[in-house]
Amino acid sequence: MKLEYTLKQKSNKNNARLGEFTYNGKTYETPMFMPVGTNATVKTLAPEELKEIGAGIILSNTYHLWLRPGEDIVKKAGGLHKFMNYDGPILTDSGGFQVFSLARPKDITEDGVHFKNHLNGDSLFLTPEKSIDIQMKLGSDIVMSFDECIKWPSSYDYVKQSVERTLRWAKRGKDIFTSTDQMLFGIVQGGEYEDLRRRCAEKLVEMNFDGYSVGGTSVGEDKKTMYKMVEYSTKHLPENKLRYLMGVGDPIDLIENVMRGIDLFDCVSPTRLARHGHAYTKYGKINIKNNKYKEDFTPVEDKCNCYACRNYTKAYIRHLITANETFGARLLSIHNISFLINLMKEIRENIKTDTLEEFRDEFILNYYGEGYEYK
RNA sequence: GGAGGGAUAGCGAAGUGGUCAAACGCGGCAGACUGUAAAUCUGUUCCUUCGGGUUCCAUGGUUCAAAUCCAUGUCCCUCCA
Repeated sequence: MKLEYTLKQKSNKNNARLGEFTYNGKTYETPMFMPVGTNATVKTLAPEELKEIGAGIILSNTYHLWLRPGEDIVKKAGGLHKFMNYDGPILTDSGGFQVFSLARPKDITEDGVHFKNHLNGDSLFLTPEKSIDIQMKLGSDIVMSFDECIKWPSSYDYVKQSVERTLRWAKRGKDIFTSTDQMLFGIVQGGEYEDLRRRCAEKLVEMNFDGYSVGGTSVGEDKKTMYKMVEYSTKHLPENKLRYLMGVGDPIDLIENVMRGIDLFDCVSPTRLARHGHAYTKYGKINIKNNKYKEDFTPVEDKCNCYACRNYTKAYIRHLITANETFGARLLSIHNISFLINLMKEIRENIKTDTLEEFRDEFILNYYGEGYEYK
């Protein structure tokens, strides 16, 4: 069933929006954080755990599932939901980010992108049509257009021609998208250039997608630049459709970009940081491997109600991470995803009372301390 | 009792006259990570007031120069009796 977004409330002070959609009989509220499960699994976590944490949409990746196990196998399994036993909504990325992380400039042609298979070195060719076809077979609920995620910084001339190609790719994908129970999102590119963001957004809106993403962020730019990219994009997007900021998950970025009109976020940070021994807390990110936690028999966060914090101490989790035990990564993944999901909940509550700016200032003070500057 | 082999930084282990404060691995300490080629990568790990100081089992010796060569001692391992 195709999910339908309803805008419920708008801030009078900024561009924050409260919305909801129903899926499988369950109503989900936005703004929302979506955990990333590239290979049809949110690394180390079972679907039941994601559910307990309160996860809604989760992400998976076209490129990775195309290579392994292959979209036809997922289709035979009954689709991605059944294959991975997740009955919540699933969004698939198109492989556009792999254009950024795997391809070199000369690999990108008008027709599509040449990749070296990162598993065995095979030459591969991914096109907009192929990406959409794979995603239709995977059966995700939100399908992303195949775009070129460019590096930052890039010259105006390069971004300009790249935006035009991304628009042509979006059109080609949309033309072959025949699914009636999936949504298809267009992706706004354009680097930090206001007119290119506008051009890209307006052209996509003309094509009438089911929702829109802001792409080309979180590729090494400073925060002020990222926020500008978002502002330049969202102001040209329709209010009655979802806006998704791709790859962004720094806690402060979630707050700032909700204020700029974003509804959906995804990021590998909570799970990757967890595997590397870091935990989000209200008072900043901590490295659980640090010697000072050796005999710290308190939870990662005192007031956190997640499974990890209810049952385990920093000293124990430190021991697990240090001993390279997977349970440690799992506990921190649970905590970190919980942290971001709870943060989104607080954000939603503060949109309701239109106190998001105060909430942000207090969050920054706690998380970064005094004198924080956006970098 | 006899014959060999060995002792190097927290651990393992290279090095066998100068380019050695000593490769490399582990362990330790710290850092990075933003649509996941990431349970990965980077830095650091004798002391220091950053000038330098003190090291390669111990002591003595050879040499301009010793972890490296010689002597003696201590401890460990293997084999023979």
